[in-house]
Amino acid sequence: MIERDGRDHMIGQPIAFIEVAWRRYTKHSRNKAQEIQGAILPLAEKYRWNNPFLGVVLAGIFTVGSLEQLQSLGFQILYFPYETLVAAFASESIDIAFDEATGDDEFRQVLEQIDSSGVDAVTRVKQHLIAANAQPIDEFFAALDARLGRHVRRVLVIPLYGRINEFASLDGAIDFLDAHPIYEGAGEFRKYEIRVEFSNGDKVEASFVSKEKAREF
DNA sequence: ACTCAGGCGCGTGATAGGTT
DNA sequence: AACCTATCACGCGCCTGAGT
Repeated sequence: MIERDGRDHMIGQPIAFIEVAWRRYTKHSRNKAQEIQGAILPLAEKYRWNNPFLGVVLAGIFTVGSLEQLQSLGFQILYFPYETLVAAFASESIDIAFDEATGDDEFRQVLEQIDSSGVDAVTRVKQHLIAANAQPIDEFFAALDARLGRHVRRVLVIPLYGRINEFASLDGAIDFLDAHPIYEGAGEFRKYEIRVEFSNGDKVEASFVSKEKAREF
């Protein structure tokens, strides 16, 4: 989570939620997408007036469907494909490719190789990985920057008065609009409509019946 | 035969809380 | 301070089923 005005002893305003996950095989990639969705969307809903940035950093293997699912829910995705990870380690002669048949001994040897490879080698692996995924990384951080750099442009508060007119069909509603004189005179107070507009064009809208709820928002 | 997806449950590591 | 225990998140192994 990235927050604004946070302190060591105090949680600030959450403005970005970014989840990280790894999958080696497709078989649970969609599961994972749904877990992320289940973990983050309730938080996004709770802090909806901040309109937080939703991001996922994924690595390994994910099906197109699971990536699309997250995208369509508004997540910005940074995805490191499995091949680019294998290639990054291969550049230091470390073979991290494994599957369900890889023996524990072979696995352990590779882990020991990584552990003993030194800071410089790890840095080179990191650079290789970054270079291989430069474009998606740039896009992800550009999207994040755009959201973090955003500020409130204006706030609209619209008190609504009047009768509520209810119709069983669209036709009825359209007939009413055609005949409506616009100005009805003072009616009963209904609610406050609040709209917050941000510098990047984002909008958050909400309506409240009570002044206290509106103030809370 | 193959891919994708979902259910169940395991081992691991981190953490919190209690006990000695 | 050291130790123990319970709990949780996580990735994945194994299994099954749907669709092609």
